[in-house]
Amino acid sequence: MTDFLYPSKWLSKASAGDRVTCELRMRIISGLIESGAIISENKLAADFAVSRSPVREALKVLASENIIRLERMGAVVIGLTEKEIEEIYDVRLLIETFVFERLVRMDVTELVKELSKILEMMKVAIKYQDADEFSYQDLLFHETIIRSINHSYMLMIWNNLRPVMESFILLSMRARFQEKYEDFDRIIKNHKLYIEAIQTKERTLMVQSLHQNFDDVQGKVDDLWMSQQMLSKGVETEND
Amino acid sequence: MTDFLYPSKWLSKASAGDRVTCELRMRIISGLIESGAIISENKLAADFAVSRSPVREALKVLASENIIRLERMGAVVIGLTEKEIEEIYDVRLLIETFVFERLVRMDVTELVKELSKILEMMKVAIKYQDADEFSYQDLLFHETIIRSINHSYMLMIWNNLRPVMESFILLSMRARFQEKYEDFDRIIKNHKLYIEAIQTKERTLMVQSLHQNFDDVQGKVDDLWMSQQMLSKGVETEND
DNA sequence: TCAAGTATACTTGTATACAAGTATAATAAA
DNA sequence: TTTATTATACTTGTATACAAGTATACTTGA
Repeated sequence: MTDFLYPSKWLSKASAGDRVTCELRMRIISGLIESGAIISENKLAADFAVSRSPVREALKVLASENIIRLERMGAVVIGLTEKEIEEIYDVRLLIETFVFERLVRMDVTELVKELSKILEMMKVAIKYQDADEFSYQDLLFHETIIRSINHSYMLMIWNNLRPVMESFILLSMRARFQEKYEDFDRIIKNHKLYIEAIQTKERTLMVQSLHQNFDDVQGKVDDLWMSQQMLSKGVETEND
Repeated sequence: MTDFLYPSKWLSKASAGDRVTCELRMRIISGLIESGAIISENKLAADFAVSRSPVREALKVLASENIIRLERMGAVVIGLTEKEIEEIYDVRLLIETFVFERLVRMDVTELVKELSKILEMMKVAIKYQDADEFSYQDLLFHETIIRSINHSYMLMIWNNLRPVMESFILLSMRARFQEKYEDFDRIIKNHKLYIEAIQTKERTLMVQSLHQNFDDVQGKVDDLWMSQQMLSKGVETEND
């Protein structure tokens, strides 16, 4: 059995179904379970030492996230290619510009304070080289912005996107902490710019920040591939 | 027991879980199950004469659609207020403008042909006063446009939105066929304009069409309320 | 009358059992 | 050797059973 890829401390109060969902998602996005592979409920249940009920639940969720496809016999792994990652960021760009347009008509002092706090947390996470914590705060940063406009359907989209992004970011950040430590300065700077854009409500700053964020995606994609290669090398011998 | 609100012919090959999901969604959005009500798995299972397994499945789906909220004891019905309907159309506007921007860089002859076909179908549905069929074709129209750009995450958003919209449109169209028959001329005209916008790739036409579509939403909302009132009157005596 | 503790009737989450259907493999016939 | 048919070993979807936890109501004590 492979070790768990998903941070175990994030699952302290989670059900077996949630555990399987999160871990399976990580294994798929990391490439540990290869795209095109066929996974069956029974096999997964045996793998995770649980019954089919939580596994079924997990497969339903992952299918709604578009990383597997449920067929008559077994589920087919879709995974996350470069194209899909770009598409995710298309959606994020769409959501976040929408949110920004709402924010310019709102009082943002509370939000800016909250974001500043999260930014501090991110810095601490970097200082202690805690990739998982950094990923968590990074996601929280964007989620906080989206939540602030109280738009249940924008939040719904975010909630659908979130888990896949979480996996993706976790993996790429873990790789970056090992290889490209200096990147984090840029990420922090960009988030600071983001806060500034919200505070001043200047569209130009916002566009600038989003673009920089975009440029960063290519880096993330590279790191995901790196992470996938690292993992596949690590388990090469375990594949029966 | 109440009659089924969801078109039974759309469920010919569906599982018990799907049946419960669709029917429950209709009952919630129609207001037959009131917002704020607490529904439990056991009770629903008894109501639908199935076991808890398909009911659980249904509740998970409806929770991801934001029309119920899963709590420790029982699920709380959220329903669909005017605010949420507006929000859904915010998302649709966002998606469809994005799609349009992609379409202007594509060959749209195939798409336009397909859309024209669907428009014809819609006309037939009107002629025979088939509200359900009309709703189906209306949704298919927009889904076809979105599918055409091959963007899996835009499609994902659509798929998350679709079921709620389906219920909403079904109910409002049924009401309209009874009360505001002349509205359909306008709807058809607007869809024709939409096709034209795609064909000519003119943004001005597109904006015009989307705006008209928007104006129509208010009408739809009115009709949903009407439908809710009609239904609640119909079942008044059945409430124990 | 009121407070604290206990019983009870719920709830969810998971495991298991079973029915119905489908692909693969093995067997029989040409 | 190839084709048709039957077995078998899978698959999913649903029902049921059980464990653990939670709110409500009731009882008991002061």
